[in-house]
Amino acid sequence: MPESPLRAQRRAETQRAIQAHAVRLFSERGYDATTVTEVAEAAGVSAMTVYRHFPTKEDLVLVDELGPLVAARVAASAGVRPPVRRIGQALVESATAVTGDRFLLARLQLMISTQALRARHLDNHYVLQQAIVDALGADAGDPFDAEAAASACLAAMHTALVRWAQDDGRSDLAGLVAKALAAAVGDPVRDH
Amino acid sequence: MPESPLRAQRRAETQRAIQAHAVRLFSERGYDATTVTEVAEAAGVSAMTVYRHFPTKEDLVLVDELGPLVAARVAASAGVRPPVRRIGQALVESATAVTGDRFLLARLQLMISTQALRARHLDNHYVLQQAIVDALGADAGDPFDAEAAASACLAAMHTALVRWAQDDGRSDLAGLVAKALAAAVGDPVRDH
DNA sequence: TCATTTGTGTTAGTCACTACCAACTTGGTA
DNA sequence: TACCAAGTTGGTAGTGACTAACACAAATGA
Repeated sequence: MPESPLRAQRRAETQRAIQAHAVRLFSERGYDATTVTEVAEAAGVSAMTVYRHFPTKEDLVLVDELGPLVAARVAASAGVRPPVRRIGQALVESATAVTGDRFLLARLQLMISTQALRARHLDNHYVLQQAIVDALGADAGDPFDAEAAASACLAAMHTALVRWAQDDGRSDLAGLVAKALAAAVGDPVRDH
Repeated sequence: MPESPLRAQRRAETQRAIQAHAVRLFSERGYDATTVTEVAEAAGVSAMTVYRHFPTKEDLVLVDELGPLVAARVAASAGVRPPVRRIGQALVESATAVTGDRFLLARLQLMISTQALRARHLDNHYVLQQAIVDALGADAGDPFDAEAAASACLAAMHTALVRWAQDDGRSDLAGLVAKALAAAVGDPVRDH
């Protein structure tokens, strides 16, 4: 599958256009008050095309770019001792990487204010949790303990994300994540 | 509003009948493969009646009896020192209270295996989280820290619930919750 | 007994989403 | 250049969750 470049580019363009119009309309009129047909019209395509690029309406907002970052950083931190600290450091570092992303902020604000999006977003933590457990490797002890640690760290990070979105992205995201983790699982940013 | 007893009783009966048939059918055929109309027919009512008693199909499974228990126990534990320990103790105690509830177990297994239910269930943690923060009271320090601690503890408990449901309720739920909390936020069952 | 409230059923409608089929465009090939 | 295969799109019809509006029956309170 050599993936001819012209087709891939066109596909990526329409995909981005659809998502951009969707997030804009959702932010303006509200998620529930905006139909997929309206998004399609704004993007200049048919409703069918929207569903071909995004399996559900929720997926127009829910693209997780943070997940792969976190998993990669966890895998790279094999030296650090307690799993919660490995995960915590990875989360703080990943938070730093996305600071300043206005599009992510807009989508995050939608996710927090809309029930359907909020629910699916939290469910995505499930996938990320498993990715983190896998990234921890075999030497992280009991898988159950690793799952519990990962889910707790993700929940704490989510609290920070909510606060950041409420502050309209003005506060320091990495600092918030570190503070939330400190309150939940103890001080994880203290370097070994 | 004196709530005439005969009407209240009939209402509670139909409500319970609808939910029982719903959970049974969902467990047998799968949540997505069962329509609300089928649930209504099994319960001997019309589809409209189902929607009058349960706002959405998901609510046929998602009734949170654990939430009020946890919030009450947190409020009653004003003496304990760190918030995470207050919350952790409340969660372990509440877990003990629901051990042996087969209906809860069946619903939990549905929640875990079905994406829509899983997502909504996790979103309900949001409400419970706020209830816990309120129950902690004003002396619990920074509200943000309390939110982070509560969400992390709930996430750890959820990991225990998942494991318990996978074990078909055979394992010790309170023990699992305590173990998950220990792995995530440190040992919370150690008595002060 | 009578008026009010409440529970229920019916119908028609919106919207997310799917299956199926037809048309067009692109990419490589004879 | 002509042509075939594959990918992209649009239209139509359908399912299912959910809502609104109207009518009917039963139960409550006077």
